[in-house]
Amino acid sequence: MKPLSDDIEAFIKALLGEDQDQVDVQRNELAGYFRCAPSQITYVLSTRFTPDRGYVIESRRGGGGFVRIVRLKKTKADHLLYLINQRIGASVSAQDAIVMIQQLSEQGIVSEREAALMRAATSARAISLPIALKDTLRAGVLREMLLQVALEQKEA
Amino acid sequence: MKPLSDDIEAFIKALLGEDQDQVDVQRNELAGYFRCAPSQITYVLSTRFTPDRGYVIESRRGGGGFVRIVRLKKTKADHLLYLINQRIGASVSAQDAIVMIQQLSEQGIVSEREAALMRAATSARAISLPIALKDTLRAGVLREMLLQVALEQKEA
DNA sequence: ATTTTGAAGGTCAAAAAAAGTCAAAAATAT
DNA sequence: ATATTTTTGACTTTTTTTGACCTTCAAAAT
Repeated sequence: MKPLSDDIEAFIKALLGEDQDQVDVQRNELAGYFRCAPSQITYVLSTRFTPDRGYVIESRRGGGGFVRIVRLKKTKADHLLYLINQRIGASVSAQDAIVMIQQLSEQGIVSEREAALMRAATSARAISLPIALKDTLRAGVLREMLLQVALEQKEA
Repeated sequence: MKPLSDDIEAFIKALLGEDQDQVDVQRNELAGYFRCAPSQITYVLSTRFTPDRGYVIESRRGGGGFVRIVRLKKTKADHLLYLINQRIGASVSAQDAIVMIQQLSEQGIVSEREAALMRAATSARAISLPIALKDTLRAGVLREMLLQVALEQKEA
């Protein structure tokens, strides 16, 4: 028998449909519908709606909370997705970061101001840690920023 | 469903509008309008209209009492310097960062895209470290980004 | 002038409403 | 058999909502 996760995945993809590239759901509600543990929803989201499959998740807890699934427009974000999924690994040197950011700026994917912000955030001064950890941290910071830029490539 | 607090926040911001920097409301009246406990109003005021977000609250009890919401007018340069020199210390929590960035965006010091980038760079996901170090790292990253913004502010 | 009183707003902690984490158990696949 | 994937559940964290009780003020009553 097909696993539940596949059904849940299909359901969410149906919600997104053709025209919409963003949908909000309530974790508990969805879990209720599928008669499964709420954490099952989390599982599906974290295995099937990952950046390397072209999705990003946002969420909010508490009253009125939600989980938002955003599908990235792949055509626009190709280079970004390459950087996010391939080029950035567990560690990125300051030099590499500068090169990547420069490319994004040249390609008009980010403005010069945004590029400057990204350089600042990934600079050696921003990240004051032993060198071993520095490059690891930079990878995380850069990746999240790129994901954010990719997120904005959804409409238009 | 969106939480009531968001509606109440929006309502008060609409009351303030563009031209007005100050508005008086009656707590009980507002609570009546939104059919909620009066302390809910207090909750919204104390979480959304804080000095950090650029507001100050005054109030008076007793007959004819009121709550006055005042939006502060600070120059952009002042605000940046305050954040860099006063507000950011050795350590900044994720929530504090979000509030500061939101404030920068509302004051038009950074664009919404830039704000999103800054949120990404300072998010918990970007910085994967033991909590103790996390807040320290975030302070560094945020400070460098603000310095960058300040730099551009001066040039313009 | 003093005391009452009712009409405000304030405080604080508990309850409720979400979502997240993590590891163990169960089911599948190799 | 072993490894991987799925499923579950107990526990945590965050955010909102409510209610019971407290304080303050101004006006009316003494």
